[in-house]
Amino acid sequence: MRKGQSDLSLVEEVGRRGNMRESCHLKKGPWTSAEDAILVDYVKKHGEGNWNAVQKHSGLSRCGKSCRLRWANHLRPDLKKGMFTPEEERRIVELHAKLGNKWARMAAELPGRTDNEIKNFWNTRIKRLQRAGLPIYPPDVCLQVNLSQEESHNVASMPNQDSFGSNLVQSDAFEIPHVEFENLELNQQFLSYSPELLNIPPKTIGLSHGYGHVFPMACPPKHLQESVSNYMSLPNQMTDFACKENFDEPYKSSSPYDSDFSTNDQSSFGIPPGSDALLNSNFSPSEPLSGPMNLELPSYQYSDNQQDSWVNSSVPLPLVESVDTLIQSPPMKRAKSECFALQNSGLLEAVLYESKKLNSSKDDTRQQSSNLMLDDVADFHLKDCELEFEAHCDPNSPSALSAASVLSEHTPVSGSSLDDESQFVESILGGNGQNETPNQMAISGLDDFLGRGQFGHDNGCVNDKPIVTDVIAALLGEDTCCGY
DNA sequence: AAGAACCTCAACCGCGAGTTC
DNA sequence: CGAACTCGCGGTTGAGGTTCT
Repeated sequence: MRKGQSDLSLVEEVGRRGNMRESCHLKKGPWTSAEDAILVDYVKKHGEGNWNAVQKHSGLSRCGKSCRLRWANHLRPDLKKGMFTPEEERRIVELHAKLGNKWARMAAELPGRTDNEIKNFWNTRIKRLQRAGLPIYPPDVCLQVNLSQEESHNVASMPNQDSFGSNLVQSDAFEIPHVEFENLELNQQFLSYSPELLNIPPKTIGLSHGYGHVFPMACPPKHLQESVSNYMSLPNQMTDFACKENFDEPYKSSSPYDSDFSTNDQSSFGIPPGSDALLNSNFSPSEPLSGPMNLELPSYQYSDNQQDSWVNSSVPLPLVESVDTLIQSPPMKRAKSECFALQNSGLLEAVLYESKKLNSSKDDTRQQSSNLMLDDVADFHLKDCELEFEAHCDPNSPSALSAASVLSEHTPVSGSSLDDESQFVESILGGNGQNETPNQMAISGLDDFLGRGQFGHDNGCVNDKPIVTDVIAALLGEDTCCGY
């Protein structure tokens, strides 16, 4: 059993260099209790660390890496076993909102839990929420993240996102205010919702979703329909705390189920504005929409639907979500485009809202207030935009990478998806599109929106107008820009 | 009852950062 | 100063179990 020292020290590098013949004598796969006992015994005697020496001294035919992992994830005495408590689940959500996929950092905040555990938790149960079109980040978490980042922003200018993230972790600013946890009247609603959702039998979720709300799949399996209808009531439970109690004034004024798009900021999508989560491709608010055709996704190709339930559209908006996605896509002008994208969750719905408004334009008072709120939302996001700007300059970032894949995924290939989207747009814009295709109407709505100076701030984002429209045109598969 | 589909989670892999020589 | 080594992290895989059809 005992391996030569030279072999031992080479194991990792050998593996790294692809010479598997050298490492094949090291055992892989599940650990046996005997191996566990050996490792535990070794660590008790020698302490943690120097993992490559474990094999040498203990006779384990496992590489140091494997030993470290086994110890860290299963044998450590301080490990907490069993399911996550609701409090832990909420903590994970909050930490993810702040940190993104920084599992190790999250694990450091959750005593007894491992990064692997948290990662698995996120990748499975949270993904389930997304599939269901339910939010991952409750609005209070979004707000909390934003506030803490704004505080940090006020304390020190952030040269780039990385340092910003580090500061968050290393400084007190990262500490999640206790008040948020103590605000259980508020959070309990989430908690009462969250664990249930997290334990939803996966196959009972037959929801697809749109941009604005959860809606049943076009043809949900019959056995799903009952659970769907039961499930549909859940978001309503969140309505009250979502905006009425825990949001600042602009957000208070409407519940997520008001028909006013103007409340749709990132928080409304369950995406904390400016959070690191936004930098992760798997949590871009603009990831490929899921739908009946896309319920099962490869690992990390999340549907990112979580925003939906915080949004209050009365119609599904998959097209807009696709557009939203695409706005991140253009490689050129990427920083600003993504800056745009980071805030665009609100913007694009606002665009549709504007389009819708053009068709109705009956309630001037409401328009004024919504325009006001749109500006608020825009300002709100533009702040985040500034914060995120530098971070998104890295072309290798996941969000950058996601764009191309998203583009390819959502560029209509077969007629069906395009048809669906067209019908969808038509449904949004009403029956007034006799002379324009729905796509054109959507573009014109966007044009109108941009032209009204909703984003005419001196931030450069307005320069993205051509990009946005081009991208939309590309998405729609029509050369709408020609007549533009 | 059997196969398909799906879910969970332990473990592996590649990479990068830090440290040592 | 640079190569070698070690460690830790995040992404991914696949085996095994469960549920559905």
